Amino acid sequence: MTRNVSDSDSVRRLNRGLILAALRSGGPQSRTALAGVTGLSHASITAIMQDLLTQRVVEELTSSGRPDGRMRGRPATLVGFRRAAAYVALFELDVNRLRASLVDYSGVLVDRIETSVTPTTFQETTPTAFFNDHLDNLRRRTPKATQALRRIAISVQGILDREGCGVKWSPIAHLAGASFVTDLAQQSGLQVTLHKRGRLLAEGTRWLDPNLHDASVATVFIGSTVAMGLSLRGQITGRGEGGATEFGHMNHAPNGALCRCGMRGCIEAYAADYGVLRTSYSVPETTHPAPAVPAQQYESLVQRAEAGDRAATHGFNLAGRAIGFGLSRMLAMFDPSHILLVGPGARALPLMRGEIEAALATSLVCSINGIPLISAHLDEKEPIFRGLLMKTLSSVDETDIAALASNVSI
Amino acid sequence: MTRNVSDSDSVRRLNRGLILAALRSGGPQSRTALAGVTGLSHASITAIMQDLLTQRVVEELTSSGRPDGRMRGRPATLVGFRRAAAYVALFELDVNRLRASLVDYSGVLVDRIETSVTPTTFQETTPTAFFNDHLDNLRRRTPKATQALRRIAISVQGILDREGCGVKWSPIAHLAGASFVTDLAQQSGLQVTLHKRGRLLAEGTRWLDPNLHDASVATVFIGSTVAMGLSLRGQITGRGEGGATEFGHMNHAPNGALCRCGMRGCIEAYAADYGVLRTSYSVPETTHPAPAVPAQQYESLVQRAEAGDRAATHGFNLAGRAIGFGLSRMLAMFDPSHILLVGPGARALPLMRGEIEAALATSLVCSINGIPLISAHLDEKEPIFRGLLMKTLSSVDETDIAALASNVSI
DNA sequence: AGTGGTTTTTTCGAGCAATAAAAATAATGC
DNA sequence: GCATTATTTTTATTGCTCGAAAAAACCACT
Repeated sequence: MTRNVSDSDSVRRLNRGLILAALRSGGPQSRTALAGVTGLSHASITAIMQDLLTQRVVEELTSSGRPDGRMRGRPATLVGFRRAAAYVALFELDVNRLRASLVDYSGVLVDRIETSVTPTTFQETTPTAFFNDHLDNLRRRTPKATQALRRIAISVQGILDREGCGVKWSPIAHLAGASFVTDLAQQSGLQVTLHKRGRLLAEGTRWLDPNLHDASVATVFIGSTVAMGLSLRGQITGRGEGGATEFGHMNHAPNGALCRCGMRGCIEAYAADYGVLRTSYSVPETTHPAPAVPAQQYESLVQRAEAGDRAATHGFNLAGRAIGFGLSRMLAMFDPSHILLVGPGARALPLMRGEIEAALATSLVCSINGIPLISAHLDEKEPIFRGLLMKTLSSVDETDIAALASNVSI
Repeated sequence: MTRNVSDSDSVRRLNRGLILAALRSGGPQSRTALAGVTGLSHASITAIMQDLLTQRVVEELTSSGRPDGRMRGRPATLVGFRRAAAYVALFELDVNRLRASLVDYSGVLVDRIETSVTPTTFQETTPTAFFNDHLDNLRRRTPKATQALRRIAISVQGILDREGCGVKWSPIAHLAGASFVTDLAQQSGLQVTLHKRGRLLAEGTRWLDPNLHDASVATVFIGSTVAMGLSLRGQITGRGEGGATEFGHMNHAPNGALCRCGMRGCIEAYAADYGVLRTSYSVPETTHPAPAVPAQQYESLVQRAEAGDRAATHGFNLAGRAIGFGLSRMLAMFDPSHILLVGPGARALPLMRGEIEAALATSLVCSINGIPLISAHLDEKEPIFRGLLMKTLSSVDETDIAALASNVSI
């Protein structure tokens, strides 16, 4: 059990965290600016900053000229994260691709390696060995980072176990089963965190759009799968860390279309690319889903629907209906002010909006609160990476850096 | 904006809160016991307790004998809440009844008044005046409480507005519209809080069953309505305070049975008493719901189903199916370890369990995590009152008492 | 009644962090 | 050079928790 007691140590940790968070979201700033943002007194900022400087967590920037308009008074010295203070290794694992990134403490991308993943990848090697290999690659290519490497963070699709140590189910072949997080942590000697891709989307959009930073947003990914991340007033929910928000596999129609997960009637089975394709080509909905849909095929389907093609339109109508009823059911439990569609399927929002809003209109919550704002955001890669990055760096801030005792240096 | 800065003041507030919370859940205790539970040092307990004693928040109890087995050493002096330190007025408003209770700071019921509510009640008087009248009654009957009255807490059914200041929709006739919370707060000079009944059920069961105190539980009320409260690891969620978890009005079947709320296909329209009745008697599902179902009528329906009556069994099957799919959809977003059915309908759990579990079995989450424990708890009045009581007293602890400066007395 | 043992509670001094106010610093403008 | 302006640091004070030691309160036994 962790101590809940509040003492001078926890005070320092909290206030250090406040300063780090301000630097994280506001970039390099003067001490005065930090005092304003955090609410701490100038004296405290100075004291804490002195600690951070001697600990080589932050560094003073020689401000080139005076970017702000003011020309009088003592010029401010900006303070920002020292880039080499820490590094994190980020792995974005997808059905057919791995993107490994090395990022420094200030959030700058240092190195990136992309490799393809096949259905047999995890038959030939264990997830632990797979990640370890790529970690070694990153380390080899940037030796100076090895020392200060703090975290390995992995983004996957699927259902995580309750502790976030492994994957219970995933569309990535042969990934489920082993709780590779523990192994990887042991072998690398680093803290390893596992994240649901859908949740990271929510985290990422929160960081990419300042307006959404403290808003309540439901981010729905539509592509080869359907997933959702929720951020409520700036807090990402759905079981704290590691847990399930399986929006794509929420039941839409009992005994309905066959889903990739093996169940029937999931939202995904209607709204993911393979679902729309199946409906549009009048393939029976109990037919086993196509393993992968080429991007062009989906795109041409969208274009046909936009051109008025009946079959294609029908496919997107059913998809919109599934998304719409799913959202209406989600809204019975949550109450986000924005709904953001991302991923390839977001491109088809105009084709689905009618059915989505019709479905929402049948719900009590929407008839009272009104239909929430629904908008599309086409690029999904950036939010996932950004979400993984910011979540990981914030975790380093809070867990590793803010808790440093004042006599320790890194 | 509230200051997030941590200073010695906030330390004291937090630790006072820790002690108050320990007393709240553990009853009168010795200082040593409190040190163990809270993790604070004996010295701090003494210091804080001295403050609390001079502020007349707590008092030392003359321990009658030694209840614990130990017979050696200096006997412990128990410390407990001083009953007259504060009072709270609790109003449980139902479709046909108001229960007004006056409770002292130690949680003891001082006075209770029950009055009936009719569909015309809020045509004849405003909610503000209605509550004010009953508040005056309570005050008149216990004059000594007037001074120390701290809160008015109201439990209602329906959808609250985002700030928790009023009701946007309610099955209680003519209650919706005016944000009476603000008015009532102004006229009474007290802090007024409004709570969704379903959420209080979750809070109440949490306090009534120590095993559930820090567990993740979904509490489903089944009766004249269907509602749900969620507590995740001891935290009640669903939009912090005030917000919507309208489980009963989550859509079950598009364009389905007519619900009391005017929408079609809500879970409630199948699983609330009127829904089961309608199905069992083969009344068309678009028929307007009966305004109220007598308890005996529902009970006899249960008995007929238990005896094997086809029509009644069918009614409960459909109800179970609606509940089951609703839960399966909820589980796509949350992941509670227990599901607790309360209210009159919990009595019929054996009749519905088959359909509920069949519906859950079709969901991906359940096929991976297993079907959560579903159990019934028949009495629903006690959890609601207990939830309202504990939530309100805890709020007084945190907001009013823990924040008292050390030189202030009450 | 007196004494030793045991447990609970209080007292005391050290250490730490935050704040307000004053002082120091580093530029500009005339 | 000197006043002005804005930023940063220093100083004195306050309030908190904690560990250790002291005090208090009771029992048991002689």
